[in-house]
Amino acid sequence: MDLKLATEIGKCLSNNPRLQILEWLKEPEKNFPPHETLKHFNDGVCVTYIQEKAGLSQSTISTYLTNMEKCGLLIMTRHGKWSYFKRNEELLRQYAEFLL
Amino acid sequence: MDLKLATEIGKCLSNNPRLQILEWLKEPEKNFPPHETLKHFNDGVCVTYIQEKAGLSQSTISTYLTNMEKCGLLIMTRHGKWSYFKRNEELLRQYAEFLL
DNA sequence: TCTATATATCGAGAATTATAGATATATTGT
DNA sequence: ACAATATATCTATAATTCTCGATATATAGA
Repeated sequence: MDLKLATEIGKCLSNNPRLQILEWLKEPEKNFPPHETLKHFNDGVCVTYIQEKAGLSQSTISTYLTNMEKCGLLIMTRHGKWSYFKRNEELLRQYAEFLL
Repeated sequence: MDLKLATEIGKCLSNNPRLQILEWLKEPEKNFPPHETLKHFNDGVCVTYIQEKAGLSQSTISTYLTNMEKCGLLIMTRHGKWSYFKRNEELLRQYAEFLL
């Protein structure tokens, strides 16, 4: 973890909706409905559910999730036409360690 | 630690100079000269030394440090005409815990 | 292939942040 | 009280971020 990456992570964490999403994804099964097709939360939650819960536009949420994935905060898995996002706990631990 | 505070902390951590300052303050004695008047680093480092090392204007650094102090990331102690800033390790731990 | 659904990307205007210089305030020493 | 030094605050401009609607791409099913 270097300063540059840590700053990028900080940018993702500096905005209310993004931070809220990261919190929701701590417990997907408590915060989101079960997906009709996929029966588990192993790979997280699809964009539409996150978008609906956040109440922002589809493009905004898609951009947020993509950005968070680019700096490593989220891990994306594609299943058919859905993109699932889950937290990257390992990177979060590294970031927390960097701060302390 | 609630979402609102965590977002404010994230904002402080989302900018290179501020994050760098927080890193420098992990080891003040390695990153800053000893102060002429105060002989220890118990309360951190004065604004001028941080400003010189960061290479940004006095007003910018003063604003940054004040903002970081307001959200609790830094602790300020006034000694005569100098303001010393040090890390608030306790809040950093709480923030790290919030993220994980 | 055509249609519907899910997600991603593009382009733009509004809002916020970064940063500086000027000025104000606080403290110390003469 | 006055001068010097350290820090804080004010004001303004440039840069970045926020957020959206429009559009493009990808996938699945009829």
